[in-house]
Amino acid sequence: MKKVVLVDGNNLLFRSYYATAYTGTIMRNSKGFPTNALYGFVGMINKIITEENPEYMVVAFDIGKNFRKQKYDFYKEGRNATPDDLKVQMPIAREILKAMGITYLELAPYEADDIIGTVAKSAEENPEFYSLIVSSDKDLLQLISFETEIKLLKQSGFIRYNEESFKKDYGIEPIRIIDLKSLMGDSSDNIPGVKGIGEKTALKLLQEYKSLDGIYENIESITGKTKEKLLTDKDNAYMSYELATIYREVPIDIDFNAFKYNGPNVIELKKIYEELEFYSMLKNIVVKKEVKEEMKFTTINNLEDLILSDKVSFYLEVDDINYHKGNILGLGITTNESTYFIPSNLVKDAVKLLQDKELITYDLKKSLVVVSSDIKCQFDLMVASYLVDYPASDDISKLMNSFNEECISFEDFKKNGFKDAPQVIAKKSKFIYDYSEKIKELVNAENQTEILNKIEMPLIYVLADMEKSGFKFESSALDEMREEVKRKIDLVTQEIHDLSGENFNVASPKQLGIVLFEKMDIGKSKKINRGYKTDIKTLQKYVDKHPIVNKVLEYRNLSKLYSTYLEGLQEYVLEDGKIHTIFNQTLTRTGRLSSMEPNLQNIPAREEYGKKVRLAFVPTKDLILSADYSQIELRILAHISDCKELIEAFVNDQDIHTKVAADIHGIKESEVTKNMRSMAKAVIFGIVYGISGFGLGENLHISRTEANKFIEKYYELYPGVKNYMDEIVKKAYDTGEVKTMFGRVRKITELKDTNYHTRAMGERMALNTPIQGTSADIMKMAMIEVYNKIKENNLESKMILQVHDEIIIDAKKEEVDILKKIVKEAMENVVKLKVPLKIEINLGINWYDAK
DNA sequence: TTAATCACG
DNA sequence: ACGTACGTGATTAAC
Repeated sequence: MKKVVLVDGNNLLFRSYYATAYTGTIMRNSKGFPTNALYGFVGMINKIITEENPEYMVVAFDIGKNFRKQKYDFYKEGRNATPDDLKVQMPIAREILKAMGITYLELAPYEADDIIGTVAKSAEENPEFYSLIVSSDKDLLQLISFETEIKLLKQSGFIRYNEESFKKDYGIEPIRIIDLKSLMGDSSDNIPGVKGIGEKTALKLLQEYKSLDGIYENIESITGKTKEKLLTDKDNAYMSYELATIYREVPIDIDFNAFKYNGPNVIELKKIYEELEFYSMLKNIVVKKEVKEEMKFTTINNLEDLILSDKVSFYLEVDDINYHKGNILGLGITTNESTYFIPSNLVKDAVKLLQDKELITYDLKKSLVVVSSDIKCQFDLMVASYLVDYPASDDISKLMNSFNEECISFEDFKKNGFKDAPQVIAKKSKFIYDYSEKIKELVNAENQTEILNKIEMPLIYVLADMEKSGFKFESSALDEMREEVKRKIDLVTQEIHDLSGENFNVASPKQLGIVLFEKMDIGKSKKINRGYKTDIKTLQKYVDKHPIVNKVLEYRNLSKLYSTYLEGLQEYVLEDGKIHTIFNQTLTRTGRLSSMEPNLQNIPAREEYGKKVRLAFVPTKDLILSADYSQIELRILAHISDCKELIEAFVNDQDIHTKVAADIHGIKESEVTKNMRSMAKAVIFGIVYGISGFGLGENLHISRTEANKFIEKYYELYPGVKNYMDEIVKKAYDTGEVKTMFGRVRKITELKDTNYHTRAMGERMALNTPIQGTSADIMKMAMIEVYNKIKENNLESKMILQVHDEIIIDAKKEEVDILKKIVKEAMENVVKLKVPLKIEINLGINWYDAK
């Protein structure tokens, strides 16, 4: 059967108009013509086309004085007249539809509802068609039948009702929506109904007596006030029945061939969009998608029916992006001949059958964590795509869409209650099978095969194991601190209110800006979008102007600590008393990992008080062992820039910051003051990031000329570094990309941008990525080595966390000695540079003490 | 949904 | 004349 999509055009226009008009300012083009309703209208039509891919489509409108109004003057009385700003947009909506190639229907004296009802009826009588109605108007629910579904638009999203799901939700037949309305009335249409009877009572009555007639036939068995009310308003009830009934015999030409949707006349549509100044729509004109055959797949209820080939793809779907707390939805398996869907109860056993096959998948780590089995998989499309700069999110649909393969986004999939899950999952599995060779070739062509096979693929197993292990979190260790911080926040808030004489929300940058820079006038701040800039750097300029500034800084500090860490982390502790983060292996543009839900890579470390949060991170075994690289990025800079002076300093194990400070000032290392050393440190870090005199000046609170002198001096002293910086930027301009020592690439399209600022950013990326990325590569290789050695030695200790240059191990005390050896050997010798790699190891009874 | 802020390396 | 250091994620307010 073919789908006809029937859209309530009036409903869409009114909805879009009022969705934005309430703010008081209506969106207009530069000529002052109102465009808000049209903007929403076009957005919704586009959405319908994208989501429903209709073969046939009709939009219905109201026009003229409708027949209900002609008969009953009070009908829809009290409604505000249609605003002029909306009225003038209505004819344009018709023009847009015409340009889009969508038929619209209107005929006085009928309403859009009646036209939709008539077309739907005609479709019901024609065995070739079925209808999908789109509206937010609940009246239309009465049209639901075996051949008519409705997509009921909600404030956000929609509910899709068919006969079955409607009955389940309402407990009555769809046609009884009319009876329902005749009882409860409708204030928006000014339909009276029976006074005093609302939705609850009406539904109860209808569930018992089926219909309005049924109710009045059995009126004697109804008791009390309800009976009275029903009797009093009987006439009103029947009149309401008449008004609520959609008229399905509108004398209008119905020719389904004419309703066929063939896509837009792009030229006409562009003209209209240009006139309206819908630039975002212009860029993205929705064209008709080819209707593809639904993919064929077999649902497996008995694993003996599963016939595998040598090469097999699989895809595991979980009902939550956070797979640590989600449930398995099912497994898709594709062989050289067919695609299968395995329901959730059979997934674990099905995976065992895959053991000796050549396996490919997307997001192997998820499968390893959820099925907790060691699946030996040869190719993960997710990490492979990441390496060649294709979408590699935790949602495979993004990659599929980039190849023009249709797939619902995970977000929408979840929102619609995982509708057609077997079909969707099968499709994902098929995609993996069909596209793996293509991506493999790309990986090869970009010379990423080695990174893939030596680093990213093995790392998946390491990360999966770390995530599964988790980090034990003793929330009670922070109870006291939590209370204390809460008290302090209340106190400091009060002080701020007292000092300013205003009761305002200190957490609101907007309100804070007004209080500080207008009412109290403590100084000047740069105006930004919503008010004044109130970040730390700005505020710190005024700490001496008024005591309130320090209080604000204290408030910020405490509330961050409280909400993100003291309170926030608790939510992530699972039943096993541990926090299981998710490492994102395919996100950063440099090759680093990231960590989320929660982010364990930004637990306070720099300030003593905040650092106490780490007291709650404890071992499950005996000790926390932390191993961190000492100045790995600077060592890498020394290596790749081949800077003699820096290399020598590292080879001799000198304190690099002190050395640079001494060199810059032309003094002995013993004469370097603390301040000189920290300035040198800032300069060195600045170099790694692609410094500017201004930036360094801001950072060090010195003038930009002074900062520039530092930088020049640095370049003079270490010409190798300067040389590297020039070379790498030039190379990046020539090739459009940069590489790490191990060949990981990053494309830098910013360098081709016409905007100076963007290009400058591209240059800094070009400088920094080889350094940060090489460090990430080294750490990943070291982790694989540590993991393997722990396994080889049958140790119980577990690697549980990585924080860019540091790894954390949940260690058994008997194993500490061998662990130290393993870790030092692996991390320091994973690669030979012109400078030694050096690590520091610390042990403690919690993360705080392991410093 | 986006912007501002601030936690980490 | 411009705008001003790389890479992340979570929370909150404001739109």
